[in-house]
Amino acid sequence: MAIEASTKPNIVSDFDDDDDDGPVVFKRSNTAAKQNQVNSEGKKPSSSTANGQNANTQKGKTTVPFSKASPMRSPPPSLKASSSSAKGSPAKSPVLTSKTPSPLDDRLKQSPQPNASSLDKKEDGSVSNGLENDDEDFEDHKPLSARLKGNNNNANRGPSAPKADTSPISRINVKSAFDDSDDEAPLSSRFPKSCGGTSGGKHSDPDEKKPLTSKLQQNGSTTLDKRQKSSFGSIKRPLDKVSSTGTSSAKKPKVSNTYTEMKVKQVSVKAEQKADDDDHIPIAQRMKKSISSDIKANSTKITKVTKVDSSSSKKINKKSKKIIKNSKYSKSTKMLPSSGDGQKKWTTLVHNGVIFPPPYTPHGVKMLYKGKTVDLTPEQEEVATMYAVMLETDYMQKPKFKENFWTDWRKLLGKNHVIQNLTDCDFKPIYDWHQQQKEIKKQMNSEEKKAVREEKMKQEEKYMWAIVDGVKEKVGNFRVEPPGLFRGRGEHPKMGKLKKRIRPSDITINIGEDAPIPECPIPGESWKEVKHDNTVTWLAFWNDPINPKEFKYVFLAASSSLKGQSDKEKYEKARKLKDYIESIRASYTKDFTSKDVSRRQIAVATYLIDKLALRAGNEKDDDEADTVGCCTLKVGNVECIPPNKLKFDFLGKDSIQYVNTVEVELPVYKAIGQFQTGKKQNDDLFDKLDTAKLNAHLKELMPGLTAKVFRTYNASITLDEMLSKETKEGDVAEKIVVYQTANKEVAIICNHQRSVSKSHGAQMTRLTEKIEELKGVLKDLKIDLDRARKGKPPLKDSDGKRKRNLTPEAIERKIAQTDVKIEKMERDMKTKEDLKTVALGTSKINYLDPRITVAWCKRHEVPIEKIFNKSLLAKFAWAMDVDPEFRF
DNA sequence: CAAAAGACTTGCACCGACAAAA
DNA sequence: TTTTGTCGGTGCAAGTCTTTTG
Repeated sequence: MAIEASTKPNIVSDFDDDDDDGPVVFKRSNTAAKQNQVNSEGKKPSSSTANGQNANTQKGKTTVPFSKASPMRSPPPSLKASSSSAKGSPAKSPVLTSKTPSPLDDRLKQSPQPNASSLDKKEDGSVSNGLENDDEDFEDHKPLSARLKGNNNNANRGPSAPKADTSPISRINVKSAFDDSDDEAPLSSRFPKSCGGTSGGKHSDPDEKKPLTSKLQQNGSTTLDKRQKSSFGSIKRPLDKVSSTGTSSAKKPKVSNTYTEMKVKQVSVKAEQKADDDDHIPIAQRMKKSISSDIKANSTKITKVTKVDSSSSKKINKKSKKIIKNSKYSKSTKMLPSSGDGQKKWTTLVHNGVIFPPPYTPHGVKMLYKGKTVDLTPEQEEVATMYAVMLETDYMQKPKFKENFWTDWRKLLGKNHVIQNLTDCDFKPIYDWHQQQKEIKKQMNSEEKKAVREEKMKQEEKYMWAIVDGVKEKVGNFRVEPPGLFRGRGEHPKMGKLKKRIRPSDITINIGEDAPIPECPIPGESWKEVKHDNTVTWLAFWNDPINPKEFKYVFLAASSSLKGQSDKEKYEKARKLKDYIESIRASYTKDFTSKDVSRRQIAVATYLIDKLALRAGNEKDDDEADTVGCCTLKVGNVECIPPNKLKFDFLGKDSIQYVNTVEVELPVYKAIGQFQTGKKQNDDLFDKLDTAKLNAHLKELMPGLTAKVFRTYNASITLDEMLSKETKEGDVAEKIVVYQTANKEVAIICNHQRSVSKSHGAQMTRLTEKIEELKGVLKDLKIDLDRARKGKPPLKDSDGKRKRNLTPEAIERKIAQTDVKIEKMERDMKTKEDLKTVALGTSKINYLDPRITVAWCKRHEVPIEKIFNKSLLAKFAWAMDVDPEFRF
């Protein structure tokens, strides 16, 4: 098949890019994009997918522009796909009108009882959602949202009303949602349609698709170590794809098919330098070289890459190419492992350790105590500065913060220090000094800033990459956390405590047995320990200074193959739940009335997790903020509102408030009442339950099932269903609005919130003023229209000048334009208000199966770049070649 | 079996770069 | 040009869940 076609050139280039060393990030994309375009034009589809690229590519340093709208690299079949897609989304039903057709309906039918969910907002803006749903009992397959929809009372309607209680939550109304959407239109974008569409591949064979390219890219990055003997499959991302539409299986069993291997030349990575070297040029060069040769070889495109994997040889063989078409190769280790093999996560691992923050440089600015300057040692000054810098934050309003800070700082001052209490301290001089420093930094011109950035880059470069099984991968957090004052969220008992500086002797390194041990960056010191554990993915860890029983790990970046794989497995597990959900729901429904209290609690808890997307709720220690999840709900967190509504109000993860009033099935309502009787407000609602028991039970229902899978499942199925139902013919901007609306729905279900920006109020005020102004204009125009019709001249404008005489028709046109403008502004305002407390990003990053998005983009010719930014494209590289017909 | 360890995912805030508006 | 607003990236806290330990 043509598929393979990746042209070599591309490949090469890609590599080069990579070589650039990391920095250039998106070049690839560019290239990729180009390729795509090209393809679309007629060339072969190579899918240069993001896949490969990402992993390595990223880097970015410079910003390379990256492709603009490159269409997705759609798989060959694209054309069809697209067309098909059209059909794919069968329902084109008009969105607005129909209320959400499906879900509700279905449910309705199914279940008799409606629920309503309503959200409430809080006045302060905090959201709460009360959703009222009408849901029916179960709609098994239906996404929560769907169920929820039921009633929406709240429609979000009031556009302008700022506070309308409409709150975000209104998810339910479809209509309303749409309305919003309209507003949103922002994305105007145009894009190349060409691309999007995908090409024409015809068949949909999944396999065929473009895999090759992707692979290639990935490979590109790789470098091999010479020493390694193991085979290097350099392939980057394993994406194994699933065969066509995802059969889910992919995950574990992996088989790797062919690997594409690039040839990588191997660089030898030598010890210290290695990484650097490689990065720099080597790889690229190598790659190129090899590649070039290859290229020559085949004039045609090559699809496959080859690599050498030499096993032991370090040399390069050039290539053995394999064809890959579909294959996805997996990396050897990764794929397989998961499923069964032991738990091996990697075979070879090379990296340079971590980078430490610079030592403290005393500034010498004196703080005041009882009005007089005080001399502090550098150590004392360092901590005082940490506090001074936070003078304008909300932490200063928290007594606990001050108390904890004082306790720790006093230890440094000593009992007999002049400073005897915090109240008489004045940190203002240090605060001012700090503000000044910030200002100076801000004033630097771009040249200087660039120089600073480059200098930093240069120092950090070697730490940014790791070579995992011969593939160069980005490291996530290679910077050791600097000392500071602990900023716990909510009412954390430890806020304000000094988080001490981490030293090499606190750090344990995990690295391949054959890899050189990273040199300790601080002279005279050494690592706490060096391990070679290939059953874990961390590169290093240290104990959290605030809570010594906990660890801080250094992992690979999200764009890495290792992370991509587990991400994919996560979604496959959630998809599997689809096959079980019906019976699980039937099962817990039956247990609502079980005689066994424990069983009843499990049933109700599972119901809440499924229906409301609550988190499991592990037990917490006393030295943590007091937040809860499903299993740890307190009696006082749930209020029974006759006849069958429950009002939830509690602080969840990150002390984010969850407020929601929801209608539930009568047995659930009664069961909750029973669980509450005879208990105090602060007692556990589910006294016979904890997450271990709950998850153990869930595992009996479906292998590997845990509470969090429900969140992933409900989020993804909601997106999938909303997209397929609501997407209609139209331009890209409209489709994007549909996507955002669905995304928003999911965010609301998951209670993903964000704080209202400080300027929100001012922004709304400004918009209101503008609208008022336009309305004034409108009024004048209407008067002028009247006058014009009577042959009188228009009124003078505000400056007293005479306006031009216009024909009534011209004035009518102006009026119409102004009306449109006002409507748009009002819609924009409403959208802004609606979204002011809703965070869309979290669900996009963690809960929505990217294959849903990618497939939808392919079907509807929406450039994936319109939905996923650069980092998401990199993170979801494994999902890029999904079949356009993929459904969650 | 429960508690402690350990490993990994999820989530919000902040910050700087850049774009759009004034 | 200056100010304002958005967005991507980073930082690191806070969850979930598994495995080990006693």
